[in-house]
Amino acid sequence: MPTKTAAQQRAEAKMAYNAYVAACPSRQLLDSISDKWVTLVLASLAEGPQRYSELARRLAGVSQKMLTQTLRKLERDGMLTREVTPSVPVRVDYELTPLGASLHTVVLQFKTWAESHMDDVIAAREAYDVAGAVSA
Amino acid sequence: MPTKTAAQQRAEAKMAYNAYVAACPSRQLLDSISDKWVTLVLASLAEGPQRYSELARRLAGVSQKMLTQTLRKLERDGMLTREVTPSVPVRVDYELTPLGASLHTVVLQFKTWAESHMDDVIAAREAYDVAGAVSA
DNA sequence: CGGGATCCCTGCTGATACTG
DNA sequence: CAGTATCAGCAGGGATCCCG
Repeated sequence: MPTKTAAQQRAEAKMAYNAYVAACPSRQLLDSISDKWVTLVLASLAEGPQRYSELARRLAGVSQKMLTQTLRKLERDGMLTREVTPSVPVRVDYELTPLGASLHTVVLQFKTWAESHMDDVIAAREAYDVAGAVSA
Repeated sequence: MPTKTAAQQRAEAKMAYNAYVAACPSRQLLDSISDKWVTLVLASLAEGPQRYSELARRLAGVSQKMLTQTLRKLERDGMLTREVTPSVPVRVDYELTPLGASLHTVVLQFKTWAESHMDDVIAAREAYDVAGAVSA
């Protein structure tokens, strides 16, 4: 069945490439960061340790599922610590680790770049959209 | 129907928050960057102008749909220029703009951080997983 | 109060086929 | 060669319920 050779080769190349990409540290980091809530949790916790419910309030709009998921992920990655106080109403405090704080620094750099260049991007978008509207 | 008030309030809060988040420049940038292929296209084009087919080859594993989509998005954001040469076999060249190059710089910083801290992250993950396995 | 488990649905992604 | 349009599959994300 030589007809499938091309497709198979493509599939192999793709898998190899995906493996390569998946192994890339920056890719992994990027995948982490790109999670919608990661940066927000980071930003919130950068201001000091916080309880679960406080995070939930500050990040209004996040479902508790996503919040928990995000927190667990960050905990697993060593970005924050989770401390449970088994009082009658359970109390859980989250705090950034040095690693997490470090990551937050990088995110902040990102933010800085965004704030100083976003005008250009927006301008470019408008120009692009206008040009498209003309030809349409 | 006062029974829905709570849900509605949640919905409103969520929408307001989403709007707030969507308006944040760093959020927008992050959304752009987090696109799987954006950084790769950036990295590839950082080495010089390239044709569509060349990009497709270098970024093996990307579907032409995603590639085109990514390119158009970046073009719209003023990150790269698209030059069409209407020869018999059509030829299209892509080139990074200064803005795109600038963005690539930031991504590179990101990469640097990732490479120097990913060990810690991986170590943290393993420690976390082991601890979890013990209690399971 | 914190969070695990489940269901459901949207939308992103990829494969295929067609145009200029 | 470059790109668009359509279709189908799947995972991410949200809402809800329930447990400690």
